[in-house]
Amino acid sequence: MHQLLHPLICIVGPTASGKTDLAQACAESLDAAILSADSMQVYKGMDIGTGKIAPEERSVTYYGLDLIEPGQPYSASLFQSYGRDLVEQRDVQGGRTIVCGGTGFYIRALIDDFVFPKGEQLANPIREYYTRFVEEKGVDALWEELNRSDPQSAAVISRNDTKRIIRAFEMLDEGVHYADQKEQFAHIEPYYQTVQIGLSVDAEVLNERINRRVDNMLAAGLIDEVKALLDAGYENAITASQAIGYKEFVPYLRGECSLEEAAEQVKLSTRRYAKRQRSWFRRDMRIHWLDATTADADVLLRDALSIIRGASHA
RNA sequence: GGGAGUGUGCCCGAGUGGCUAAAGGGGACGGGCUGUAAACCCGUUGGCUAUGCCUACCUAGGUUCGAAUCCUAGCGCUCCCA
Repeated sequence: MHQLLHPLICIVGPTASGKTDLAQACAESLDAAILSADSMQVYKGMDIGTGKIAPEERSVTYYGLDLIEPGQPYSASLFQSYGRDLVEQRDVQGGRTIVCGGTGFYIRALIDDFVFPKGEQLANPIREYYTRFVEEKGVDALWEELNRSDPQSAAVISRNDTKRIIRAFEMLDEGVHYADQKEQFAHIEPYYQTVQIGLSVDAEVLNERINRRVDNMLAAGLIDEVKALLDAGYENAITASQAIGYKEFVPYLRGECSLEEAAEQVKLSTRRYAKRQRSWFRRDMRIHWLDATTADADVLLRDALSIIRGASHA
């Protein structure tokens, strides 16, 4: 556990729950900076579709945005080291940081004692090899292969979970067994003292907000943004090409579906994403939930600040 | 007006006499997640007084030991000819 002057503030929740507004309001009151914890907002040129706050709307300093080009892969491990450096550096100078984002995995990697194995991460040849292996022989064969090399790990990974099976091979190459890791990390200690505030929104209302948000993105020129990314070779991007709000428009731009169909697909993906976020954050008992279904900004800010104050005195 | 086809669970769709509460897909809901995480994976999805019972494959009859599956009529939809 690393000691900080103040507990680290985190504002979490599903997309379209209003995290950004609340975080900025809190940051203003506390004279803090914001660290975005968002796996897609780290990419330059992916602004509208990721819901990145526009530069002219930023009233405090933001970190974690526009860190890299869309062609580069990114990961929880990279975010962890970036975020920890930032948080600790600011803390030493007496500055507070508010972590705000919807990528639960990144947040946990930052605030809890996640230990990632060392080793070459970018342009991993093992990953490429096994990705090709799956394309040629299928997941079943891949799992069988793992079952021969590392039966304990194969036993705890679903036979269809391509990504994790490949990860197990990578770890094996680094001398680590996926299964051992899994057991070892069953109980993880916090790395920082934190105050986590979660925004919850009634599902139906959230869906409406998501639909509106997607329509607004289109009106704001999302299609042009997607085109620009495609021109830059975005489709080959490992991480960025998975972004919701972008990948769904590729068929449209190829003339394979209508704009309406693509937009509908984005809304659907976003809805499901929000659900996964809900289920991720729900099980973290440290989170103080605020209902953002109807509450107005002032009320949310007041409640959030009182939670933060309470945690600081504890 | 004549002819052909079709009607299945929230939606699409398979099934053409018993092994069917009904394949598969989608959606919805729930769960998982330690280096791609906006990714990836798993589960549930008619009701109940629950090792059984009830209600179900457009509606009403009929054939049969037994029907989503066969027959008759009606209704809806689709296509073709007038």
